[in-house]
Amino acid sequence: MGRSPCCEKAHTNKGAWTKEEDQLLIDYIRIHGEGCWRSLPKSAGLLRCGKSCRLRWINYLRPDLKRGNFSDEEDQVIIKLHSLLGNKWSLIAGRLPGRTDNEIKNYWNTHIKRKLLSHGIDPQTHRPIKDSIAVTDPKTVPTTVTVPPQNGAVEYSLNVRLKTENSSDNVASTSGTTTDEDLRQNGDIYYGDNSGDRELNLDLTLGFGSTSLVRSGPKSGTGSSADSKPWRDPVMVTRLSLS
DNA sequence: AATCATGACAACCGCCGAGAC
DNA sequence: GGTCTCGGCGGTTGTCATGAT
Repeated sequence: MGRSPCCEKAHTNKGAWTKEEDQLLIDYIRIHGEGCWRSLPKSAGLLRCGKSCRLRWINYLRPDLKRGNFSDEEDQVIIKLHSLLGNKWSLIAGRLPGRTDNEIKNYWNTHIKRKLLSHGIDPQTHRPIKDSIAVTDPKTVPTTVTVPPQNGAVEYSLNVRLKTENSSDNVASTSGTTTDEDLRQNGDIYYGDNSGDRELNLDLTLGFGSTSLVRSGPKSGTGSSADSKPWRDPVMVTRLSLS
């Protein structure tokens, strides 16, 4: 069978921690060290859930925490890592000594998001807002893009289904840390230069009024087989490079 | 001075993977 | 092999501080 429950919720405090509770937790961990959060509250004389104790210690009481405002350098690191890792706050925190995932997450939501938006950058895609397509589902995203007439061509609309294959899940190593090699292999997005050239794998359906054409091919590789196929109904392009 | 809106951030909730049983 | 908890994570909510009206 499994283990017993971590705590009796009916007999635990919730909400803000008091100074006395903080001191009890600090004193206990100083003597006994971290670990076994389940039994810690009782041993330390705290009426708290083990999870709550862990969170309080990790995020606010640890002696190695760096409190105070984020520096510009830290800002840049967070933005850069977020462009690569997405909302993997623990991984981002792992590369910012003294900062916690919760702290970075809050900072992102209250400061950096707004900062990027004010610069016309989509905080989710890290691309200029005019080029961004809102992504609600990381795997399949139905959306519609209208393309204005160019060079006398007939105006048409694109019904686009995006399937992102290179998700952030395979970015981190299994140890839970991200190495410089990881960063190199998975590509960086930089602001202000062209080194962030990135390719997205897409299923692209083009609709021409009530009819549509199709072109299909493998999802990976060079797409050469797709290039050799004629357009037919409906249009399917399997690899599209955005820059 | 009172009220409301907004920002900042601490804390909770629910989910998931790994491991214990 | 199935069930269950633990530890950890990301998303969300609650609460307090501050500024605007």
